[in-house]
Amino acid sequence: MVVWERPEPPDRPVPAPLSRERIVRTAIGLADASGLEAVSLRKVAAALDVGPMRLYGYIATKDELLDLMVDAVYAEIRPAGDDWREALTSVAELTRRAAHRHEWLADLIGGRPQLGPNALARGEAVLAALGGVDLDLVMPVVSAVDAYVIGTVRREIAERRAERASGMDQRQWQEAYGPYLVRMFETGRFPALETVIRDAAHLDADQTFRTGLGFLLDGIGAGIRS
Amino acid sequence: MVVWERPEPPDRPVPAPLSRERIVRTAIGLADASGLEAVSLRKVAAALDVGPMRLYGYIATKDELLDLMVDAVYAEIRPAGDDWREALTSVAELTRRAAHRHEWLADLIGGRPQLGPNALARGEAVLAALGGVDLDLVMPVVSAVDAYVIGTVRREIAERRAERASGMDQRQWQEAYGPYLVRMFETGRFPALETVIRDAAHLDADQTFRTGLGFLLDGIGAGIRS
DNA sequence: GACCCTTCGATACACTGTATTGGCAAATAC
DNA sequence: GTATTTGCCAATACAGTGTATCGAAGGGTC
Repeated sequence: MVVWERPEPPDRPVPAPLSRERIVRTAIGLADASGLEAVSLRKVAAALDVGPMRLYGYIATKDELLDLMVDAVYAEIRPAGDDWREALTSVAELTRRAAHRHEWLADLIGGRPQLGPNALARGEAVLAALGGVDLDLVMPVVSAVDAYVIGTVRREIAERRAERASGMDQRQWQEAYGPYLVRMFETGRFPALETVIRDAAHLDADQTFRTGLGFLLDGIGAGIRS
Repeated sequence: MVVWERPEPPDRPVPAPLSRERIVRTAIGLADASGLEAVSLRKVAAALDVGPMRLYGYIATKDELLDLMVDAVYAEIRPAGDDWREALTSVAELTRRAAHRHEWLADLIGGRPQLGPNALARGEAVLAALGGVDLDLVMPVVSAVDAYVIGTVRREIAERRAERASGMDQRQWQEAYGPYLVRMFETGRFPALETVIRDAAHLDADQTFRTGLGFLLDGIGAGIRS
């Protein structure tokens, strides 16, 4: 039987009123504050003032806890919109925003099939808005948007972390990795890269995300209309 | 100084002729055979018949080893093609195929900025083929394709693992997760999902990937022509 | 031949996820 | 009302992790 439908144990009288929800919430709290590596069963248990083994009454494995955390974030995503384009834009933007609120999501998203109730609800909301689309194209379309969002989010968070790790702001980052790249460019092996980095306009993360999403949705629009 | 440009220590006379390349190769061997969790510094060192601490002469941190592993895989990706569409299709397909050869790549890809020489060379090859495209659009275009590939690869591998974990083939998987989904559908909360799962054509992974990539490239084509 | 400096390998530390076990408290049986 | 069983909790234990530290040994230079 799967986590999602395995019932929680009945409420025990006193010692520490625990619940899957409380466990997941504190785990998310730790992860939000200090990243995924701050989420160990021991630390979660300590934050709940409870022995580590206690958690195994609610969870069979740490991976299940991570699954529950991801599904809890999916609960925050309620896509809206009437036509297919609005709905897909909405899931994409909301999912990305959720990942910005919970950076650790970038480490987990796409890493396991998401079949929790909130993930299913998110999918249901999207599919419901795609009623007018050819049934056989619905899955590829949604999968493509999901894949794009997963990939974008991971890259964005990875870059954000790299910047943060090497000082503070973007200037600091350029000071840390810039010299390395400069030396690489000086080898002359990457002329096209060099030109783009030096001469092209640099869109910020939001603009890049929307541009790429626009490409994808335009292509989808052309594909489902035929 | 970054891994990529920090020189390897000079060859020591005898004890065990080690090199970053040998370390990375055996690490990749372990990961290919038994997944990323089989790559611990102790196990890599043992496979090289060497003490664990020995590796720290070539690597400052385990993350650096993982970076090197990813960059080694990027070396296998040499995109080809004359026009932008061929080149982008080529990177996408080759990257995906590389991830299928090295499933552990799905755990790492997009998780850190890829600035290793082989990753740069891959980027260079793509950008070189996009010479005809508006310079300010090149980065968003390449980023979008990369993001799509990263997301797809992660989802594919995640699904493949879930199937493998619960028995063997796809029928087995449906036996494991199917009943759970059936019970979820019986709640009546996911009618649209149910319809799609039951009635829509199910493309295989290759077809889904190509369909989505086609959408994206079509959209890009429309975007860069204007 | 003596010194130093590098580098190697062993040991050590703090930490992880989880299996096992023993005890306690509540629920049941008589 | 007592005896017994059951089920849960917490502590201990184990095998493993990444990496800091440190003593010893070896090669290169004077």
